[in-house]
Amino acid sequence: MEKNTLLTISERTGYSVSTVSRVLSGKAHKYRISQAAVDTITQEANQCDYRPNLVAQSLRTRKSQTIGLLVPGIENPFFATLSAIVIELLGARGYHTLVADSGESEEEERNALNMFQSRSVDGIICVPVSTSPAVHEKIGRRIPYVLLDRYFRETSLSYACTDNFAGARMATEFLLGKGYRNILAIQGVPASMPNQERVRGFLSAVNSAGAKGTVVGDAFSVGNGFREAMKAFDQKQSSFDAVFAFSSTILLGTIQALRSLQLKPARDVGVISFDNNGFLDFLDPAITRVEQPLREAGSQAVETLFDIMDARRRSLPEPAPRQLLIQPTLVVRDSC
Amino acid sequence: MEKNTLLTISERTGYSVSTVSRVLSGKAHKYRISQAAVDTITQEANQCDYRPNLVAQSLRTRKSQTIGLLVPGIENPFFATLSAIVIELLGARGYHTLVADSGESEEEERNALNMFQSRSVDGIICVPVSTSPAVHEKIGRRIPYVLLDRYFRETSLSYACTDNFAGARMATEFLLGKGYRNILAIQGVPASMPNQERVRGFLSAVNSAGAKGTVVGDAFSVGNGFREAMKAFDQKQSSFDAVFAFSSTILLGTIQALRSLQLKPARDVGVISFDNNGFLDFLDPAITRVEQPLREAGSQAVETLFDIMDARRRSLPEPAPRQLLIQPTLVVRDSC
DNA sequence: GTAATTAGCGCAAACGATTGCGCAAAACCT
DNA sequence: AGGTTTTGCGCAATCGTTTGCGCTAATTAC
Repeated sequence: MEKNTLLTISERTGYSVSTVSRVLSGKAHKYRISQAAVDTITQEANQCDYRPNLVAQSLRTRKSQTIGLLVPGIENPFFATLSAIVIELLGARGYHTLVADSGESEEEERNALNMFQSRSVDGIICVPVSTSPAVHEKIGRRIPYVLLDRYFRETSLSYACTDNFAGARMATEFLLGKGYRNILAIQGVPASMPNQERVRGFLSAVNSAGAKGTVVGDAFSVGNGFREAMKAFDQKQSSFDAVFAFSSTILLGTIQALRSLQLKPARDVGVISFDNNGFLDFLDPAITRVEQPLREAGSQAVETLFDIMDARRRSLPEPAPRQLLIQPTLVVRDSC
Repeated sequence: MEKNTLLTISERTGYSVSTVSRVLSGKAHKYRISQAAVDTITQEANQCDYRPNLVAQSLRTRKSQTIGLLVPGIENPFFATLSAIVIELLGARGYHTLVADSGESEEEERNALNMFQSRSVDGIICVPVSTSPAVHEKIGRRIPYVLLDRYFRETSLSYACTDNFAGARMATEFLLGKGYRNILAIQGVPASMPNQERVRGFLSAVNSAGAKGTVVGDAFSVGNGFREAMKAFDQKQSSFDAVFAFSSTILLGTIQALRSLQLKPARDVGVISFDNNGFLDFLDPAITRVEQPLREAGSQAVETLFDIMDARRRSLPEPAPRQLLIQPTLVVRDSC
């Protein structure tokens, strides 16, 4: 009743702790334990409802059946969704997820990563905030490590990210094809790789078409979208004929602003957005957008991570880093 | 370089392991360690970049700075959001979150709870799926435990949940006040307490008004909303004049169905929904809804949990269970 | 009848940190 | 100079598991 450890079971059955351990961790055959012993021990074990202390187990084996997931802001619906996907996929593989939030801060990021190490997580999936891969690569040498959503141009780490350059380019070209010539892009966190890529893609398309493109904003938030859209359209002489929102949160803010200015997407200004969110189809007009295959990215990240873990477990040579740029798709609706 | 443990630091500084431990865990003063020792040790510690092994620490202290969060389906945006909120709030208090998903299965729920115990989490926040509080109360005696979103009628556990009865009643009364007389309610998971309460609230309002109310459906999903709405409205002779969607996922399905049937909310059929989701304001027409104060619930749950943890830590008498039914608010828009 | 296997299991050392208890040396008092 | 207190620190047990190694007894081989 009181306590259930290998020790107590060992005392109650008369077998040694090691034998009990081997039986209860399914290594009975490997160590040639007699059937009698196996029976007595398993019986006692589930009679007293024994459950191994996973902490002790982790201490000893340096494994924890846990993956650390680090995101830069779980309150953001995008990362909330991404996290949910990863948690679900890891769960399906029998792993638990320890979630940490760096809040876009490099220091918090370091802390969280240290914490992961100290807890001996078996692997890490990280949406990095730092601009240099150094910290990540260092840890990646000790712990299987995969980047998700954001990556580094030069790195030996594996990653699974959307091809944001292609996505932004595609969206912009679509706008241009529709005849828009002066496009406002409202961006998110400027330092983040996906954002930079989107800017690159946007400008590349605009420039090679000889059109005009402007980039403003600084956060993946509704507020940022609202403010920037207000600033841009609050004047009669606004010359922008289209807006490219770099995330669905930004889009929402933008729409809010347009509404309060009595402007309507498509009719008065072309609108296109990044990010997938089922709701976009239910807006009026439904929003044309570049959808990121989030689930695909998550699933690739998880798979890659397990491949690395697997290779290390059997001390095979590390597989070559798998660096995936996943192609987003243009979903054409009625907003431009 | 190689290893950093109390032992290695102790060897390198010449002090004993216990002294090193006390210094590095900030108990230097309590144990009257000399300034000299403190200096030497701290210096060595951050020179070699020492980080305590949290697993060993947990094993010894039976604490882990971790809270277990158990939800019945993280892929559901509602729980994804709720989880994100909880993770964020716990993070703000310096705690980490271990997330598990019961997938609406009682067995998975038990497994996860066992796992939490074996990992010695410091507390548990749980959206229960079982219909009896027994399992939860049992664990609650050993580990600080708070229910979130779903609760049990008779229980000694604390909880923070939306007052779903009041919410549903309020929504229904609003519909009735608008003149709707034959209302279809599309429900979620029938066994779950919030759902049952919503059904109760719905029927109570309908009955006391002498109107007609029908409850269909069985999941908090888009698909369920779509199917049930199709079934109900796909026939010319449908007599329902309004729909009450029990969640925003259900709502989306419903809208999809209505659209494909060329029906428009407000004009052809009254529509009202449960759940808060900023997007609902951007639909056309904007959806009237009962908003649950999710953040409030999460924050109350976390606060209650920490109060319990605190009381136990200093072995005070357990605070009386704090059982909160948080009032939702009606947000009136244009869909009915 | 002796030697070589093999089956079955236990000893004890990890893993890294925490902490109650107690011992010496230094400091103070008379 | 002898006794008491305080200061500063170390010993060793403990948390619960895992695992390399080796011991004993039974079996088989020759």
